[in-house]
Amino acid sequence: MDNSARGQVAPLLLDWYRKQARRLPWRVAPGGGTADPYRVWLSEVMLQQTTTAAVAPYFARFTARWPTVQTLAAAPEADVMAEWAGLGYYSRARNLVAAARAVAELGGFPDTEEGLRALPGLGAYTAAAVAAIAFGRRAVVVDSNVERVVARLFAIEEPLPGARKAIRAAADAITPDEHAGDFAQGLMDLGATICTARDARCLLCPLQALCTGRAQGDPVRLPVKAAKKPRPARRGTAFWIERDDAVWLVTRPGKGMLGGMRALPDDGWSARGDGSGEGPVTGAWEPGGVVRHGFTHFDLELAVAVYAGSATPAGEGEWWPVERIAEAGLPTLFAKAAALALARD
DNA sequence: TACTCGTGGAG
DNA sequence: TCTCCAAGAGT
Repeated sequence: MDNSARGQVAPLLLDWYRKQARRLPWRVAPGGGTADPYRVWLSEVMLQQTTTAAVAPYFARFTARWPTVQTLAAAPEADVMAEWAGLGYYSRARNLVAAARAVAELGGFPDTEEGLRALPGLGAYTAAAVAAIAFGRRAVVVDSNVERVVARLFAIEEPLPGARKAIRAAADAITPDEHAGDFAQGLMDLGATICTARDARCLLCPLQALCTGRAQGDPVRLPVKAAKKPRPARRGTAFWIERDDAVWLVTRPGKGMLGGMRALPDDGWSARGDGSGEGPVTGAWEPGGVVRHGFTHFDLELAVAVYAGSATPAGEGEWWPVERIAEAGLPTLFAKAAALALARD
């Protein structure tokens, strides 16, 4: 693509975005000025590797409960972790609290990409996105949508992740000085609705005349990706210990799998993966069923063992009323295990 | 660079 | 049923 063609990308995309922008709860209308940095930041963190459909109800609950960054900064971390339960990638929730407290201490959000990048949980993408969308800064915003659209637009043949440098340079070359926020959101909307991973609806694309990938005939093959490794299988056991209509729950260590989340005690499957560890009490156990759960890099088969004895569990934990188990903020894996244990009668 | 870190929906 | 993958970050 020559320089003249590069200059045509932003006007065409911005025009398309003004007409076709998705209506999303965290978004102001195109050209409607800059959005509330708190809502932009919160939504961007929630959207990391997460679909808009999954984020929407969480965004609604978070903004209703904590309408400003100051109120979020004042919240107990455990409350935020529990509210995040089910959304995944739980380090985001802990970083969210840390960033909110840093922002409250600063007296407001940094308004530059560099300042934002220094906050916990804001990487290259999120810092650029918030700078552009909330503060109107020119920033090169590259997420997986932009990677795909740019790789096709420029017909970048190098496979990911090696192609990231070239993709970023290409994205920089088409990013306008003004309206960088709308431009970024337009590119992401294009990737989410027209130029998708499995399809390229070129006849609906505002950039069709400029697209080298389309001119070559098979844009969907781009970007080229490295082959993935197979996911290994792990086995483990979770323990359901019930007494007087309450169940014994633990809080997992801050780092690692499901870090900082309330959970059923288990045999250490996340660390060892062989399910050979022991529970917090010895005695009689009854089988309570099996939960199958797929994580990003392994599949887990989690047996649920139901305690039939009356000994008191060892170690840290709390008795949680069974009828309020939904409020415990269990991550999905353990919510499944709890449902299985409760359904055994 | 390569690996860890969730979940649910689409095809 | 199974694979891919969705507004990535941290180490």
